[in-house]
Amino acid sequence: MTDERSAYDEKLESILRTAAQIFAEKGYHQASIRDIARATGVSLSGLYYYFNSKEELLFLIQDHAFGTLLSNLERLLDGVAEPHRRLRLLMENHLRYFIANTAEMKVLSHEAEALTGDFRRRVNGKKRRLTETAMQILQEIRPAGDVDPRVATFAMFGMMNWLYNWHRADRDVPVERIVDDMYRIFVEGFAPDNAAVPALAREASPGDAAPSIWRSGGADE
Amino acid sequence: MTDERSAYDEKLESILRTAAQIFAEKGYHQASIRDIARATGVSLSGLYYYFNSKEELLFLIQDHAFGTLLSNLERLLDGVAEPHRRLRLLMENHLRYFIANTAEMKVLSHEAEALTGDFRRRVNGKKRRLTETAMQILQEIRPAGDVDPRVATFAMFGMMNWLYNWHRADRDVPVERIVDDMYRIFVEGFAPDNAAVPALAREASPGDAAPSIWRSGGADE
DNA sequence: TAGGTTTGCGGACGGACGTTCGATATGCCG
DNA sequence: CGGCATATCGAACGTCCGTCCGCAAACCTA
Repeated sequence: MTDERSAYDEKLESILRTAAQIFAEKGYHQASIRDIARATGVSLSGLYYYFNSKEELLFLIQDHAFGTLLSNLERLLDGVAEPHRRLRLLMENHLRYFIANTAEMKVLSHEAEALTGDFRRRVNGKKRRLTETAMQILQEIRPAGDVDPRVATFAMFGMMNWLYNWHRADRDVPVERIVDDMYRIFVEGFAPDNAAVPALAREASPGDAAPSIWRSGGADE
Repeated sequence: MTDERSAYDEKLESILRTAAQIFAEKGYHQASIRDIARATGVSLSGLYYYFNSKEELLFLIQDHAFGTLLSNLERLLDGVAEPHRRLRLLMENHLRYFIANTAEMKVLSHEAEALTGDFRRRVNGKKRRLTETAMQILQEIRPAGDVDPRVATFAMFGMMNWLYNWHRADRDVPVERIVDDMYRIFVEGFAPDNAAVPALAREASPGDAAPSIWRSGGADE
């Protein structure tokens, strides 16, 4: 019984892993079930024994990935109270996970809108749990309202999640270095020691230098 | 002659603007030419008078958007030498433009891989011009090699480009505030004044706490 | 070995898509 | 007024896609 169950599970997980790679390479909508059939060696119709629709396949990948990311994080943060330390652990978990599971994380970051209805809602629930954990930590670190917490939170996640657009494992600096650099940039700033200059830097802003793209004096927004 | 030319241009640009909105809402591959025909009021085949293929339509949108963004930036930076000021202008231009042209910028950020061949190459060329301008500025600000310039550059762009995933014009803080907050976070850091704590925060890292998603001791990466 | 459940497949169906073609209207120039 | 370039359209073509159905192995159990 245990063996049968685990044989099924192993094959499902192998399909999910392969499908994640294909979705990452070609994009969810571009990739066809036939592509996945070819890559897994399972026949087109045979795949439907393991999921009920293409969208459910995407959901299974995203839910599994985010679930693991989240439970790893909660295990790590357990018992740790100091907010800087909690932030460091959050970023470390996120970035390590991202780089160890590039395909899944790219699918998670890039195909968020491909899910609809209940599938979408369930993944978004987990997403909200993560962002609210982060936002709480950030508000402990900087309780004064001089920086918008939502902006700060998504600035941090943007910094990290953008990884899939540029990171190449064979050419870039190792993970530990990325964690260190991003943590330092976000917490200490990229150029923290020039206290006098930023004031200068803010004079003469572009003002309305960004009208619509299409007409030089466009009436957008 | 000038009038005919400009009538053609106006219609083309109106089509591009509508198409950008639809691509932003539904995604490039999900959106059909029929959707664009419906939204513009032009017939399906009539659209092909203005472009030769769906991919060229996407290219025209991206190229126009990035072109404007880039020329705005170069005009702004002209004659400004102080690197902090240049960085501030770059971020201000980027964020203002992003928020004033959400649809186009979402298409630019999210549909980068939808272009192929020469279309892809031409947009990437402009993209590279922007990132290299940014990287040069950052290296002037922090010449020491203690933070990887590539990581810093893409951390900054990730922070900004991630906007399209969370920003809601009606609920969020105004643009000027977003520019200020992001500039401060990136340059000064989110929590710059706790010099002692970060050292503590780095003890006991998760180590190999991020194996593959799928197996607890997986052989990924 | 008989019977039932699990696992797998080939082939088809209906629909949506990008693109093309030939025809028509419109407006300008001679 | 005749003719050419511009602008627009309806209808169709060929292809690919997600999904479903019916049938056959394979395998466990009794």
